[in-house]
Amino acid sequence: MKGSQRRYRIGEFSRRAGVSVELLRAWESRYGLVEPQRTAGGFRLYSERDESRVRRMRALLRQGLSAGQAARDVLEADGSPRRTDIVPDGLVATIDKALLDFDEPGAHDGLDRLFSTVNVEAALEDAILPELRSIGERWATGAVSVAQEHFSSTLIRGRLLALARGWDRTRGRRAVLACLPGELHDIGLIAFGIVLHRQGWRILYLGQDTPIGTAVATARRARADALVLIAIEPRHFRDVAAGAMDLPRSTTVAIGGAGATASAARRMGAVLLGPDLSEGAGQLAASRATAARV
Amino acid sequence: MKGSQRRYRIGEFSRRAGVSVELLRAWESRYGLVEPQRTAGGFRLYSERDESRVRRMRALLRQGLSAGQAARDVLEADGSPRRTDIVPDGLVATIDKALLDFDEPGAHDGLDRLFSTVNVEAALEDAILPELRSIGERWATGAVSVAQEHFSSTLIRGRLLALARGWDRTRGRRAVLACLPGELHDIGLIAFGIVLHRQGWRILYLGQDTPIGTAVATARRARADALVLIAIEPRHFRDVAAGAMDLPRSTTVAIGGAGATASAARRMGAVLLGPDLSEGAGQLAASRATAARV
DNA sequence: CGTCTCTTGTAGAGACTCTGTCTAGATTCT
DNA sequence: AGAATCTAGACAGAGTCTCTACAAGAGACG
Repeated sequence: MKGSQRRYRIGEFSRRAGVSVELLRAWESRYGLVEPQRTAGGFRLYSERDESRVRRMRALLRQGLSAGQAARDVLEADGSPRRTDIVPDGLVATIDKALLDFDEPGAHDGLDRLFSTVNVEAALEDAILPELRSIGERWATGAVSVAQEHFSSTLIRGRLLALARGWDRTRGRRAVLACLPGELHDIGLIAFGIVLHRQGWRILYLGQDTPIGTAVATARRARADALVLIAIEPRHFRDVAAGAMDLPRSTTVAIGGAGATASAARRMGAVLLGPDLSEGAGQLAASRATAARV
Repeated sequence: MKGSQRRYRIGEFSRRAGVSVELLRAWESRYGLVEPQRTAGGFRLYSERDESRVRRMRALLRQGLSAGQAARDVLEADGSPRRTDIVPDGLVATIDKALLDFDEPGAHDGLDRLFSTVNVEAALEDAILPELRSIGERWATGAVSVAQEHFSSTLIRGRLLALARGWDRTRGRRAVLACLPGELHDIGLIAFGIVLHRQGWRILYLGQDTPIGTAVATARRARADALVLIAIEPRHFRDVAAGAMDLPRSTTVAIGGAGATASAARRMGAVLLGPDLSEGAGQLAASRATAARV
């Protein structure tokens, strides 16, 4: 590869690159434009790649781009995927405000920003679902009106369904998702479906208020590899007759939501899903290995 | 794959497009001509598509069109060319089959075809709503299972919500839409909102199961020009106290759905909407003139 | 023709964002 | 020891935001 990997400290590098020392540090801390190594004592050591980035940055600035945009372009061109799983500070608050203000364009802008900076899993788990949960809690205490809650749920449901589009295109194992009753869990279930799909599953989504019988029948008919049932009321699982889960061995049943308990899972021969989406998806994936051995 | 999406802030973009900063904002808020993304702080970021739209806008203005007309033309051209209002033969049947087969990709393909050949109003009125109505009827007779009905509703709701996106971007009068109870009417109401928006209204959508009180409060707070309420059970309108519609004169109330009756409308001082979407939108538009004269 | 309403480009106030620069006090390197 | 560098935070000016207002023109209508 490269022969002499000369490294410069910030002063010398600043002179070569034609950018002030302070600005180099600002570009690094604000945009992550450069990634200098450090000496044991913490001094920055810049490489040629850093120099190239700074050069391109300057060129873009000359073309009239803002610093933030220019940095983003440079990083993108470098193929360093700037998707993180860290939700930017304040973004959730911005979205929250827009939702409570019935500000549809604002909410969409916020969500656009979210999805363009953060990978889907993190956006769902660390921003959208917590936000919805928070709205739900404030609704319970009266701090948020029914109208605000409805507006928010509908808007977000729309976004998630858009994201979900194509989740049953052919590849991988198939999961049937159904939600016995409930409101928020409908959105949680869509989110789960999205994450599951991104791990290679095909999703057949039945949605809210699906009787368990028709869900089972659909799973059988679709020859699903998994059937995921969500409920907030334990009653829904408690009432399931022992023989009701009339499914082939190869179909894993998973239950989740506030109504799902360990004992219900045991009785139904089901996997009990935790609240975490990715983890739940992992549990499902693992379950086949287990089931096959049983 | 998209090439590097270069985004400019409003100043630089204004210089490039040859349109003043103020005018760019006015065209955006009045006609929705451009749809810039936003930075975390709220700054506009314009894309190449926006630039193309502004360029075409300017060309049309030079030809002597009014700004509103020019913007409409540009947006329409961007939507998709040469739409008819005749739904192709057999297309609804194709979609129906896909839905009942739980064939998500197939259904989406069918809907794509529908929306790319037929204008939105016709697609909704002559294909999607009749199809949903038909599914509902067959569900009542047992020919269609709950699962099939749920699957279909969710899929179509997702499509409509995607279509609805941005329907509250600033321009025109504002309508608050709420649906007292019911299932299919939720989708019908979204469809109505879409048609209304295409006639220049801004939509604030509250969705299913909204208590009438919170809907009224929201309309008041949003200073809505119209409040549209849908219910399938007459009871919901019958229970409305005479003084409950605590709204300014300038707000038109309209009621629709199977539960809306002429007598309820009279008592509530509301407009009674017919089942036809475009017609209903027309009724709302006309109502203001009437209300103003009273 | 006069009056009225709507359209449309422009302007300004007051608040906030972005970004290059600076400072203060501590630490590192040669 | 002394120059260079570190982090954290502050700062200022240009740019941008929203909201409201306004005036000239276009059209509608009696």
